[in-house]
Amino acid sequence: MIFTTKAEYGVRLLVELGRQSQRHPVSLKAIAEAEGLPLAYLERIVALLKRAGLVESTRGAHGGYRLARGPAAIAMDEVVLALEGTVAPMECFVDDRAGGGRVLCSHHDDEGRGCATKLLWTRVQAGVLKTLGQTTLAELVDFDARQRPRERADATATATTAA
Amino acid sequence: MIFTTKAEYGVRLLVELGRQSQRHPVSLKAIAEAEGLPLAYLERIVALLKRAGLVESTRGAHGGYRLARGPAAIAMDEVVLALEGTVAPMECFVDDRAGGGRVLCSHHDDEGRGCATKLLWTRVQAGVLKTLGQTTLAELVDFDARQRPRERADATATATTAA
DNA sequence: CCCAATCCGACCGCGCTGGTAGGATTAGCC
DNA sequence: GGCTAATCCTACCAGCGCGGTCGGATTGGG
Repeated sequence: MIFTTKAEYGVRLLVELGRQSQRHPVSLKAIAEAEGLPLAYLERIVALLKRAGLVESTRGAHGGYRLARGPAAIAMDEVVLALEGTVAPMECFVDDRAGGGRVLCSHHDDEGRGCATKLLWTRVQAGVLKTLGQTTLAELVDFDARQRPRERADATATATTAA
Repeated sequence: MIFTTKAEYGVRLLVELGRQSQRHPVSLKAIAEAEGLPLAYLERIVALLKRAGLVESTRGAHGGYRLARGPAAIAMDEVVLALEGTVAPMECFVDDRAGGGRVLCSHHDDEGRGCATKLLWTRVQAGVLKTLGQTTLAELVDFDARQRPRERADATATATTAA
């Protein structure tokens, strides 16, 4: 498993936010019900997105969340990095955002010379990051819209009806 | 962390096997000492590689393991798949080698329609698999050889001396 | 003032990873 | 034929991170 549900839920949350243009903020409760996800857990996830400056929040009564930028300006590498903390193929690749090498595989020789596997993991990591960077939230919102034929008339919960 | 140490150790093991042309088989003990890895754990890992037909074994006295094919004919996607069982970005992507869709994200609507995230994870998975498939064991062995300047004269263990 | 919402921290069960232990089996060698 | 070195196999275990919950503090609209 490359990603945890943090990435899954977080991306779903952003897609949901992207669907409602922006106007009034959307409450987590609405999203949780719409996607069938645990509210309390979503709270912690959205906190990560907020800290990364991807969403903005309004507190109090009719508060909620909205995207900080347009969906087309949000690339998924930034999203996943914010949610997962790092996208490293291996323990020794915890580059903690510096962008350097930092390959210190404990096992191996004594000095931190490159393992043979370093070549492999480097390629994989670069590939993943590139793929993520090339996909924008706008694409996902678009894809999602085409996946749901009906809807909009049944109004399952208070998502679209309230306010 | 995309991969576990199974992949790390397994690849190291193969690189080590690739270094010793083939002639006589190499014992796990020699590899464990050379790489500083726990022998008992390596046993379980090499079993996965054997089951996948990547290495062959000789039992008894001067037994050990050798590559089943030349290093250039071993691509890393096959290796990692054998070691990790699957390379799925998400739980719902456990395609169990069938190659189909099988995306049944529990949360979501009711029927197994594609999540919006499906698009993303599909791209990532394809990217990783492609990267792995384009790297051969021969490349890693080569890379490893250039990373070690000296050696070959000190003979740390019984790896090259015995027999 | 009440209620709906964001915020925040502590807590917790479970499964998997990484590793160990012990033994059975196979085969070269004296 | 026995000793020994190796593969093979199964069960066991500690630690930890993931997924999730709970309770409460804070903020702000009506």
